[in-house]
Parts: sequence; C-alpha cells; structure tokens
Amino acid sequence: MKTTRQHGRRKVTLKDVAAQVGVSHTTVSNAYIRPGQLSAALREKIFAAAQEMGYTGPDPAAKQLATGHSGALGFLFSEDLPYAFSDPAVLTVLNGVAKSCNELETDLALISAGSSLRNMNTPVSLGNAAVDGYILYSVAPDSRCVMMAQQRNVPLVVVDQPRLDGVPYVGIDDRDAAYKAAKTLLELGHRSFGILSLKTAHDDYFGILTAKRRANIAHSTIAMRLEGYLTALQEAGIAPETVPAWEIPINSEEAGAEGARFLINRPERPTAILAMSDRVAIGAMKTIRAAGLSIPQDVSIFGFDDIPAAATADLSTIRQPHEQKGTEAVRLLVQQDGRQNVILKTELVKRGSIGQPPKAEPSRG
Amino acid sequence: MKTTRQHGRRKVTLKDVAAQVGVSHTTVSNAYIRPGQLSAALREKIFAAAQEMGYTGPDPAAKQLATGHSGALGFLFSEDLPYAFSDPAVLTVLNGVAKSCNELETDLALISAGSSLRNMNTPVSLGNAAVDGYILYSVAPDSRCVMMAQQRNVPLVVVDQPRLDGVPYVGIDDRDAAYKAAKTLLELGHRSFGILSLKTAHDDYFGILTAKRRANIAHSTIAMRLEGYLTALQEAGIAPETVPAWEIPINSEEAGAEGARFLINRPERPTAILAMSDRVAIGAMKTIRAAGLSIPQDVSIFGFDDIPAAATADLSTIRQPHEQKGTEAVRLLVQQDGRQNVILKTELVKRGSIGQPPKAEPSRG
DNA sequence: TTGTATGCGTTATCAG
DNA sequence: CTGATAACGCATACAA
Repeated sequence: MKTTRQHGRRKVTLKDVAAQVGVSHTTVSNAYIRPGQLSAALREKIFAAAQEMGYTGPDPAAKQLATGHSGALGFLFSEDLPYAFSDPAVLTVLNGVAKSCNELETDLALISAGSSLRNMNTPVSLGNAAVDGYILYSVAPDSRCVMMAQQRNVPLVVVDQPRLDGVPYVGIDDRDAAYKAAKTLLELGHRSFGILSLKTAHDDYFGILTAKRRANIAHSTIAMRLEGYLTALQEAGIAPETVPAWEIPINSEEAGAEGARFLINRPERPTAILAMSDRVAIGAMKTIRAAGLSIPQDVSIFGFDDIPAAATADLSTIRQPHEQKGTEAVRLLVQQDGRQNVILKTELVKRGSIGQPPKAEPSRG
Repeated sequence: MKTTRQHGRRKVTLKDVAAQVGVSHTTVSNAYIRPGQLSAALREKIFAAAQEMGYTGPDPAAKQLATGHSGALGFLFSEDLPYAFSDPAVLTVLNGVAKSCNELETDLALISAGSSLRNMNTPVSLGNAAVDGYILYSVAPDSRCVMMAQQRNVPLVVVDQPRLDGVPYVGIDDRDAAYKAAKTLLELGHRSFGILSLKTAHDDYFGILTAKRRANIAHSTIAMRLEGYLTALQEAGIAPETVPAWEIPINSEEAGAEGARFLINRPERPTAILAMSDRVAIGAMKTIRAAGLSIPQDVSIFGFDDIPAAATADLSTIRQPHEQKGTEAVRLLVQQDGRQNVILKTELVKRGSIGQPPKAEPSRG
C-alpha cells in the first residue's frame, strides 16, 4: 500500500498552488487556517486554483508535524481489533466516544495494543496513528503500552483499568455493584453460590480460580468485583474460600457456558451464580437449561453490564452507563484541566433470572 | 488538547538519543528501521538509552512525512460517527475490516464524512487522520468526499456505493437479491405489495416514494433493490406504479415502524411487505402486531441484510456477507493491483415471517 | 495584507 | 557499518 506520487503525477502542495496563483505559500496557508487574514476575493481565487489543480488541503502529516497535533484521538485496548466489534459493552463505550468525537469533529483511531504485545524484544510503537491523546480502555495494568503511552507526553484518560497516578480515570464502583448483586441473591435466601469470573491476569489461563490466583489479580475491576461478591457472602457467614469460582479467559458466551458446566457439576450444586458479565451469564444460562435445570427455580443467575441481550434473556444484572463512559472519557481528554476522576453510577436491574432457592436441598442426583 | 512539550520537559527525539549514545541520528534511526545494519551490541545500547531517556520510538507524524505512509487506513462513511456503532450491518463490515487490519498490523481510523458536508463553502479536509488509503463505505455519490478522496492520490476502495471509474468495488448484486425476495413472496401467492425503501437521495425527505423520486435515485444500491422488487412484480403482472412505497430517511426500527403505519392503513392493505433492511422490517413488524394483525397470517414481511436480530425476530431476509465485505475491501486496498471488482454472493433466508396471503380478501374494516 | 526564514522529527541517499 | 546532507509539506514568528 504505497502512497503519494504513485498515480503518476507528483503530489500537489501548498507551494504549487501559491506559484499558480502568484502569491507566497504562506498566503495560501493562511487561506485555509486564517480566513480573516485575506481578502475574500483572493481567498476565492486561491480555492479555485486549488480545486482545479487537485489540491485537497494541507497534508495531515505535515500539518501535524508543524503544529504538534493531529485532530484525532486514539482508543486503545488490550484485545485484538475484531474483539472490539463483537463485544456489545465495548461497542457502547465506543458509541459514546464516537458521539463526542463527532461533536468535536475529531477522528477516531482504533488501536489494538495486542499487536504491540507480541514482539516483546523490539521497542514497538503504540500504534502507527498520530493522535493527540489516548483513551486507554480496560488495558492490562502490566501491559507495555501503558508505560509507552505515559512516556509519550500526550493527554491520557483511562477507562475502567488500570488506575494510574496523575491520569484521569473513568469507571464505576465495581466493588459496590458486585456487593449489591450478591446481597440481592442472599436476601432471596440463597446460601450456595458459584462465581464466574473474567480473567484475572494477563495469561491464557482458564479453569478454577485458585486461592493463589485470587490473591494476585492484576485487573483491578475484576479484583473489585470479586471482593464485592465475597464481602457480601462473608457478611452472611459464607466463607470466601468455600465459594467455587471459575476463571474465564475471554468474555464470550461459549466460555460462560463452559464455566457453568464446572459449577453445576460440583458435588454441591450452587443455587445461585454470580457472573462478571452478561455474555458469560447468558452462556451459562444455556448450559443450565441444557442440563435440564430451570431458571430461576433450580438456579438463579446474576450478570453484569446490562447489554441489550440481557433484557431479551430476562437476566438480572448491573447496568453500567457504558456510553457515558465514552463521552466522559473524551471530555476529560479534551479538558485535561481538573484531571479529576469520574465514577459513574450503576443500577441494579432485577429480572426473571433470579428467585428463591429451591426448597428441597438439591443434593444432586 | 495541546500536545508535545506540555508535561514540562521537551519531547525527546532521535537526535537526543543519538547525542546521548554518541552516534549520529541516522544510526539511531537505523536501529529501529533496519536492525541488520547495526551490531547487536550497539543496538542494545541505543535501545537502553532510549528507554532511559523516555524515547518511545519515531514520531508517527514525522515518520509519515518522511516515508509517505502512515500504517493506518481510513474507513469513511456518510453518516455521523455514532451511527456506525448502532447499525449491526455496518458493525459487521467493520468487524471484517478490523480482522484484516489486525493481521496487517495497521490501525483503523473511522472517519465520518458527515462533518465535511456541513460547511460546504470551505474546503474541508477529508478527516484529519493521515491514512494510506480509504475505504468508502456506502457514501452518497454526490458527496464531496468522494471527489476529495479521489484527488488525494491514495488507494481507494468503495464498498456498496457509489461505483467509481477505476476504483475497486466490493458489493453484492442488489438487484438480483431483491428480485428473489419479491419472487419468493409472489410464489406464495401474494398479489398486493408494499415497499419500505431506504433513502434515495441526499436530503432529509421521508414519506411516500413518489414517481419523481423513483426516477431520481442517487443511491445505486437502493435503485437496484427497487428495480429488483418491481421487475419481479411486473413479471407477475403487477404494475410498478401501483405498488405503494414509503421512503425512510434513516435505517432504524422507529422509521420502519412509521413506514409500516402508512402501508397497513392504505385502503387496500398489502398482504406482503418488502423492506430494504432488517431493522426497518423489524420496526414494521412491531407496528403490524400492534395493529392486531398477525405475521404471516395477515401480512408477510421480507427484510434485507440478515443481521443477528433477524433470526430472533424470525424474519425472512437476504443474507449479505457483511464481514466479508470488510475483509475484501482491505484486501483490495492493500493489493491494489488487479483493481478488479468483487461481487459477493447473497443468500435468501426463509423464516417464519412469510406465508401464504390470507384467503378472505381483507378489504379492511 | 503579504512574503521570508526557520523549525518540526524522521527517513533516504550516498558518501566514507 | 557509520555519518553528513537533503528532502518531506507545512505553520509560524517576524519583517516588509
């Protein structure tokens, strides 16, 4: 994918237009940047010439090199690019970002940090795009791109993860939200729980969330949610270490379905499942029903996010203001004065997926 | 959102690193670009110094100015930025684009041409992003950005719309697909049709798709679909001008619901509705059911796209390979040799939304 | 109101 | 393997 002067003729520049019109190249530049500095007539003349010569305005790269900014912002995330378009929650955040970008007339560059994680030995760049600032969206705290972004001396905002000193933050109170979800289930009478956790560290582990892993959770949102769940359970006299948990490497229904298989096949089948995302929960619901169990008669389940599909699935969940996360992130990036943090409110949404635990002890058969 | 030297210290450049290590700046540049040209030891030394000084690699803008390419491609569309994240079909195309970008390790800049349509008097730039090529996704043919993109002398690919001389094209046979949809309904015995059309021109018109508007359709995909529908009907002896059609300004369920209201309130209520998108069709289904009518007993309906929601809604439709559109577009953009066109295959998907027309003439009451 | 000179950070060319 | 030198296309004091 080469560029410039490949269609044959050389690229038309400011200077060419200037020569054609018979003015200096500064004047042409002014015509674009400072309309007021020119007579309207000259301006029109310049634009006409530009039009005819096929000059499409200042070259973005050159402009940025000279001015120091590009009029675009980067949205950076850990997963690979396609993932962003498959996760409804991410999409909604992006939607918010897009709305703000639209108002600001800035472009939006999507940058996957995944690629810069592959070759660890070579100092790779943080995406190729020239941007004026980055929104770090739920990137792994130990990811190299965090460091690189910080060094880059451009405005930063992080959404969800990780919390960085001196960098504005947009997120929710994950601990509180999780706590309330667990509390709701406890109040319905549940005493036997299972947890479906999202990934806790930057490896490809999946399986039982062991005590060791529980103690070393790199992703703060996950740590907070787990803490919220377990605190509520502990307050009800349920020892955290007795609560089975399954760690899921990627936020998908399939992975949730698999995790649920683990939980419902335990000797003492949980009557309530706490899932850290709706996609995982919805996958789990399929497993549960495929096993011949009813929701919520046999097992209750609670999600997280409130993606559109949650309503369809009649899944109780925690509603996150995803879109607002996006708009707030852009706002903070643009203002960049207060560098304060924004903690958005969540809302507990009760739907048909939760109910009282079964009367007869379902000691499995 | 200023940039550079704002965190206090000046931006560290190639030259600074070179001075620190005691080599020329060319050598440092080579360390990044041409690893083979240096002794491994020197390379390490340079990287170590860079690391310590906080040099994050070549500045993207400067690099692009020098090399002529940026490692990013632009995805350009007519609607505003947020729309892209709300339309499932667009999203799937983007997903395909993202997959290819991910493999190529190029960034993806989302550019809304909408903003450049506002101020028509000033020559605005085609987005601020510096990109190596554009994918024009279903932009209005008369949009200025089409011209600007062409002048820009960078590789172009258009998806769906418009067809441009010398520019590779990715799309489907809209006419054929629409023809088959109508044919399917005809074979079920329907004789009374209604059409829900997407917007035909670059205005904000909504309402009856008049004869005059039918004759002046700017959007080729829409023209082809309409032609496909009407050709099938005409072959069955139904005069095109007798078929009521409603034009919808924006592809949404709400707009579809409104259009359906027009159709089912006609003196002779259609027994079959042909909708140019699934979203529109799904909105229409709501209206139909809200009016106390059954699908397909009272009215059959056919969509277009096969977005995920179509399956849920049990809507018959034309499946478009949206994701493949994206991957093909990138492929064409990168190769840029054959500059051939790619017409992807569609598939007619029959679901529960279509059936035989009611026996008794429902002459409305 | 318009033009001149200089710098932006990098890559490429072509010597040594 | 290394280092001067010249682009790259534009913006911006500053001077005219």
